[in-house]
Amino acid sequence: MKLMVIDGNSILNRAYYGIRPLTTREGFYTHAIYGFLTTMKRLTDEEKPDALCVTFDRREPTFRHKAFPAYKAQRKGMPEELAMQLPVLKDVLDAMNIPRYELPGYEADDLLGTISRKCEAAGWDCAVVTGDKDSLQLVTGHTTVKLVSTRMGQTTTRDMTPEAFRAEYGFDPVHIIDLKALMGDSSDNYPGVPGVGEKTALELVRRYSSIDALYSALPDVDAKPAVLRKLAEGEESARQSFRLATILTDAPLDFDPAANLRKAPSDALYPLFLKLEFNKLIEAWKLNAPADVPEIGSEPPELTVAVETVTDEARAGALLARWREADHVTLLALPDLSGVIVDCGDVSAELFADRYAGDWNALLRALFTGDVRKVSHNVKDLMRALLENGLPIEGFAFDTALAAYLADATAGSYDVDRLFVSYFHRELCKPAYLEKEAFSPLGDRAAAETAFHSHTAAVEALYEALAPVLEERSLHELYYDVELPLCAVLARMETVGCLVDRKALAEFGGQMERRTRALEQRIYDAAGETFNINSPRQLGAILFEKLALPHGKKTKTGWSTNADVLEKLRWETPIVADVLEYRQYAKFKSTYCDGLLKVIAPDGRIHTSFQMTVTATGRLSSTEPNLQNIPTRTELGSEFRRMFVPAEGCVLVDADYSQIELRLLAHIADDKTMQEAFQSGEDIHTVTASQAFGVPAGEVTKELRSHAKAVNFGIVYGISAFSLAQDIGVTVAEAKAYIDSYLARFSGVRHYMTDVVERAKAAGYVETLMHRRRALPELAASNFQTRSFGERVALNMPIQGTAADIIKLAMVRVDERLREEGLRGRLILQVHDELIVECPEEEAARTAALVEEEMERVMTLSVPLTAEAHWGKNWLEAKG
DNA sequence: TCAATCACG
DNA sequence: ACGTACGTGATTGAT
Repeated sequence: MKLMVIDGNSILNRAYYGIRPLTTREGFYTHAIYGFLTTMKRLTDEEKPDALCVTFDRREPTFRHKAFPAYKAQRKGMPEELAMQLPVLKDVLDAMNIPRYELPGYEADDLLGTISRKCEAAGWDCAVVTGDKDSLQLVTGHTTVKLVSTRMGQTTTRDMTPEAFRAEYGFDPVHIIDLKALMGDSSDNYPGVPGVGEKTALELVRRYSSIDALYSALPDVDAKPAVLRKLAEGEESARQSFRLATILTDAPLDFDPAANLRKAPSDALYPLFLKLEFNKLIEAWKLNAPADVPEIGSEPPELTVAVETVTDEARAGALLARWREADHVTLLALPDLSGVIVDCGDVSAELFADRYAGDWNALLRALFTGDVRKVSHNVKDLMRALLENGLPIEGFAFDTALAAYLADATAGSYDVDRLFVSYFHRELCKPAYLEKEAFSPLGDRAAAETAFHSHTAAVEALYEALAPVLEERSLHELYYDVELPLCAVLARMETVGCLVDRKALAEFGGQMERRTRALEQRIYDAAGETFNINSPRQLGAILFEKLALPHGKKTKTGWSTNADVLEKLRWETPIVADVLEYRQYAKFKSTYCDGLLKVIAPDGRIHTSFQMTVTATGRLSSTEPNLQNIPTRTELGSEFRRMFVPAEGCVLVDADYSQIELRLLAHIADDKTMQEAFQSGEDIHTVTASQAFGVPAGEVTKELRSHAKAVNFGIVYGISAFSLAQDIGVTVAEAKAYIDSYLARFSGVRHYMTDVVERAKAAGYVETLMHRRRALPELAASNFQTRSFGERVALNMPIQGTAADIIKLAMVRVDERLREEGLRGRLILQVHDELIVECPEEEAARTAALVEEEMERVMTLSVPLTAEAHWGKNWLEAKG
């Protein structure tokens, strides 16, 4: 009979660090458990033991800690993402009916030792599974150690029998204790003999077998004098390390190998695996759902439908008639619009431009008008492609990517195949139809078409699963009145683009180039050598080592050289100011001059992409290029805004919300004092300064106002006295006094800060006024830092997120009204609290009034929601 | 691919 | 006592 015993902590650890992190849709980490289970499965299949059990460490100090104060086996430092998986693994093992053993005061090792000896005493063979080489001392004729190691994602196991051990080490397994006593433990649990490493220790144990024999022979041991000296000095340490490395084989554990005979898993396993989204394992292990357990999520979709290739206008016309009658069709298109799949009922129609005998453009025009209601995925991108081809963008009824984003804004990716796995626990093929060569003669067209069809079917399944979620979570309005209509608005904005003054941009680039060159030379002279100024590492070496300037905070790789640090050193030596200036010019040149020139389209305009499913709060983001971070805070930087210009005969209208986040704080926290401050119409930071610091409004100094402003911002981000002090350059005590008196005066805010966190902890999420939600698993973390982060997010997200809701709705309304009223102005940019419209000069005043009005009208709050518009012949001028 | 830096709200 | 503000994207250097 054979028993396999697994070192639970060791194998879980290896899985955690050896496998790419993976979470469930709710953000729960599962990869360590997954890796543990696959390793266990592989080994039991190989070894076919009659009995199976798992051992775990306990958190309590062990007898080693008590007997040897120097012993420091690391129980701490387990990352939260790993720690959270440990109790769940235990649940899984319980559900699998696999016994597990843990004993206060003993390490898993000692249980392995005890269990293996009890097996031998009962006449059983034992296989010990661990990644820890200390356990090799347990190897005997009846006990094998299966040593697991993970390299680059590949888990390998070596069976260590007495023979295998001797072949590798050149001595008997039990003397691994002597080896460890000399060389110490790799993770530094005990020291061994200081100065003696693996090579020397191996050689000594091969010759003397044990440290007893070694030390009795000591004066005459044949080794270098230095080694002899270290051995003599380190004897005490070696003897203590020996005791620490010795695994107990007689821990007080009640253990009978026969009680661990393998059993079938219980009914609890299936639902547990579903929750962990271990669908592959459910299939691979052929688990059946117990009768009384409902499936989680919706039914997986039927992916096999009748496929029809549409090649002529007569058939297309007939299908179009049918599609117009249907509740909706499900549609995916190739990015270049050369192919479309339209699913409706049990017919999946594929239409490819190269196989269609009729007028392809006319077909697309008919398909993308409003009388065919379409469910699709990434609607905004499809709309942009349609607009670029002069086609209509009507009748889009649902976007599964957008719905999945509202369901979970922190999922990270909303690809059809990823969503499919999340929602249905089944693998879907990769989107081969999106690969470059897929439909060229070089590509595998059949594979691409298969994928194209199954992804379209998957979108229909996702639609059916997601539409009810939007209802359940009261996201209906946000989805159908804001996000979905916004697709068309953004597609138009991207298509229109922004005109830039290419000449001015290139000219400015040349200027930046010359300035960096000049500074470069001065920096090299001051440093006494040339080096790469753009490398923080090399720069740090020059500043903090060669020039021995006082260093501030550290980064993972060395001393920080960021602007905060350099600013403090500015007056120490001229090189620092030069570096700061160099950095500014280099940034302007690379990111803005070169970066923007590179993406000017043939029409002379820049067409950014707005991302609708990226941020955790509901904001948009802008890529390729990012037009939401064009410089403005310095005078030189704001020159870039001068280069964003309207077309001939047009102006740019720029409208921004005034203090939208602070107003939302006043509203959401229902803070009467702050609401009054806004109603007074006075400068908010001055009023807050006067209120919070008890100074008459007329006596608020510039400095006091700016400190109040910093506190206002800080509150919205979930402030700490330390960071506020850092930010405004006062002591932590002063910063604390600021915050205290602020919160004493604004008691609604103080109440909100505790209340929102409390509610978030109970609910597991926070939400905006329009019910946009962000899950907050961080709030349940045992790690202080993680939890504190969750608390700050709980404060901030409802505010930042509601501001996002508001401006998105404003964009939909502005776009709608401009078109309704026959104005020629078009939205071209959004920068979180700011909208930019390009319009004919003669319509400027009307357009500005319209934009202001729609922005303000979006929502009625307990404070005025105000927006202010200006216009001019470039972006800088239009900011007013 | 990650880390550091810096541009924005 | 812990570490020290929310949300983004692009560029560069180093591995």
